[in-house]
Amino acid sequence: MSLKHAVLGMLAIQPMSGYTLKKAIDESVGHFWTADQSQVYRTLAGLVDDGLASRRTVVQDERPNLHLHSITDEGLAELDRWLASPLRTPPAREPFLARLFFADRMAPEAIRDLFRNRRREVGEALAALEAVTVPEHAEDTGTLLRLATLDYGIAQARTELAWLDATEQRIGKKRIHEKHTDEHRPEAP
Amino acid sequence: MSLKHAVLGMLAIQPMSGYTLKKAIDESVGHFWTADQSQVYRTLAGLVDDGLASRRTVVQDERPNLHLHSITDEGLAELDRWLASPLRTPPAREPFLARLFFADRMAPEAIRDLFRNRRREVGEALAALEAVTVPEHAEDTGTLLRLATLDYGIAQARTELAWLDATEQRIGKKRIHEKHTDEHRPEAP
DNA sequence: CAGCATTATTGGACTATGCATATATAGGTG
DNA sequence: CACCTATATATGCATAGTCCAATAATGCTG
Repeated sequence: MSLKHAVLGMLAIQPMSGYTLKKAIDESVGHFWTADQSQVYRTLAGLVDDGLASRRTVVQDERPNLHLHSITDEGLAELDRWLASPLRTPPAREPFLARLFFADRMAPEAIRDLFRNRRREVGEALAALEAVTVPEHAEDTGTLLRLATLDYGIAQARTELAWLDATEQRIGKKRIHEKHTDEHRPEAP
Repeated sequence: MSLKHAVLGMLAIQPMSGYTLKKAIDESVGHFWTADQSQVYRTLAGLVDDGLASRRTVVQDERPNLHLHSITDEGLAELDRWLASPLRTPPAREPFLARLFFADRMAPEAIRDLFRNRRREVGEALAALEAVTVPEHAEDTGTLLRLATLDYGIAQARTELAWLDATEQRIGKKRIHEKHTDEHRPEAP
């Protein structure tokens, strides 16, 4: 459960309800960590059970009541323990690369589509990251670090776009060459 | 279960035993997809159950017997179905960024360690990717695509190393500045 | 007023995966 | 001989996470 620690981190910034938390996650850490809505509530419940967060019901007139969660001292301690713990990197899971790896079974147009869709997706992600308005003068370390995670996403997205172009061009060239040398053979299905 | 499809893809290249498959995965798709040994065997069992692969026991004198798995026609059909299916990208999980995002609670030396360790890890991964010997003249599309997945890893690793340097420098500068302006204040614990 | 969107929470089923452990054979090394 | 490594397969347990659906109140819009 690493979402647990991400949630602790968020609650350390300010108390939240499950609903608010879900939105906050989507908007801040969303580009490198996501959480299913049901998972968010489950995690909060777990934190309360473990005494790492406290819950307070806030009665609202205009909307359904909400449970406001605050981090406890124990929670802060656990957060710091996590921050000090060795960071183990789980191996990357890249379904796109997995697909590409076996894509020679696909028709040429399908491969083109694969690239096109990926380019669109990464482009959109990049645009979203670049659209985030950043404070003029970042002062505290926290803000600097959070901006850095944005930069990370932007840099990686740009790298991938460049790689997409280079790769597709290389594959494309290959196919033209193939067409030349294989003109006498029947069209592959 | 996407390992299922990765395994199908591997079996489409050549029949394998669980043991061989595990090693093949580590050596080929390992940099963007990994599989626990137990998971490999479970997945193979599942494929056989579903008729997507067939198993044949090979008796060996010098070593324990092995179960050689081959992909069936149904398996090839499923593989192609998967290749044609829409690719849904699960959101990235980047524990390192998650850590960094909340790292302002950490001591400066701990942040330095975080960067140092990450730099080492990424550097090692990059070295491993660059060490892969590639065929002189890649001819078929399959080889080109597989080399492309290597290039992807290399490009992303290099980008990350550059980002690590830039980011740490920025944080470092900030800290020097802080030291200047905060000289009169007591050392933070 | 019917239907939809937003706010807010919860439960059940399922899956993928990891970790630990067990078993068996054979070869090499101290 | 004890121990380690490589080959080879398998099971049990735990858990993080997703998907789907239900519930409930309110406000907006056609």
